[in-house]
Amino acid sequence: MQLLLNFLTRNKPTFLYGISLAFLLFLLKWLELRFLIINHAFEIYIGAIAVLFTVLGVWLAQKLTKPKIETVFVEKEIIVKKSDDFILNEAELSQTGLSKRELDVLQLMAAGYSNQEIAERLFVSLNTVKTHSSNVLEKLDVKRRTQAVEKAKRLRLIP
Amino acid sequence: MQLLLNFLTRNKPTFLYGISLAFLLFLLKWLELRFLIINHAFEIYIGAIAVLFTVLGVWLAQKLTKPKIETVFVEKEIIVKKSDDFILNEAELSQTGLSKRELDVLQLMAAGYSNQEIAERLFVSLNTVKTHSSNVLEKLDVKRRTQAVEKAKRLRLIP
DNA sequence: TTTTCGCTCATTCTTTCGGGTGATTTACCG
DNA sequence: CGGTAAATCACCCGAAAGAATGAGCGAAAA
Repeated sequence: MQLLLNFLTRNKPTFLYGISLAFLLFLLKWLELRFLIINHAFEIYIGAIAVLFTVLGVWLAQKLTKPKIETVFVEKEIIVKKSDDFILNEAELSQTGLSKRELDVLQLMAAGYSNQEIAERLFVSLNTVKTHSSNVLEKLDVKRRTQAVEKAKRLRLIP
Repeated sequence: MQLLLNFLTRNKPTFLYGISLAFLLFLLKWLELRFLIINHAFEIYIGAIAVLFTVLGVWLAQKLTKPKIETVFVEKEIIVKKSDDFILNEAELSQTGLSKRELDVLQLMAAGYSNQEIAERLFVSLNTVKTHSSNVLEKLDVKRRTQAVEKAKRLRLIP
């Protein structure tokens, strides 16, 4: 700031001359414009009207038309951790057609019990358990009990 | 097009009469308008300009305004499978003393494969797989493969 | 009432599993 | 170099699993 002032005071005459010249040029241009306005008053008036109403039109459009809304749907992925609490998939269960007893056997199979142990826990004979387990394998469309357990867990039939 | 021409030629007199009438009415209206225009020529001109540029403004606004983009986030549940966030429990793994090959067999056991199928997948003999599986059962201290799978999953040795 | 379905049990037969034991090869470690 | 552990394969045997079939019983549905 101080530097600028110094600069101005040291070049005073030059600046005065420059400013005078600029003022004169501005005056000339203004006079010229006045002529233009006087000679073309009508056109300028019309132009002003045009501009004014164009602006009005734009304003009206903005005010009256419904805002253009473009809706963009973005899928937001919510990661849900597979919780430990088990909710039975009843849809899949009915899909398989497993009976209550067969589900019992399946659960014990998943717990790693042998057919004999399952029989003891369910108070039925070994043969009965074998029948049930065969039905389970067939209904789940698998060949081995390990596969049955794997599939049952995948289908949320058992925890 | 041909049809329209036929229609016109067949109803020629009616059309001529109609057109004449329309023309006369138009003429009358125009004369009336002329008076109006002569008396208020300037105002009408200005009005026309105003209307024209208002319309132009509206059109411009419609054309130039960017559509407002509304983003809607649709929440999508993703159930993360247990297997996805599986981290091998190295501590438990070394605890059991399972060898790499035994772990391979254990994984295929968990997938529900029979010893024979595992042998085919690992390009070894059935006897080898039986040896490995026996070792797995012993090292996991279980009696059946279903139990081995259950325990391995519990110890986070496999997904 | 007849039919259907789930549960029960049995028998027979085949396949798979699991335990036990032993042998060979390879690789690594002290 | 010898010791050790892993990996491979083999054979035997008993247990378990699974497939196929038949059948009795009771409750619920048609």
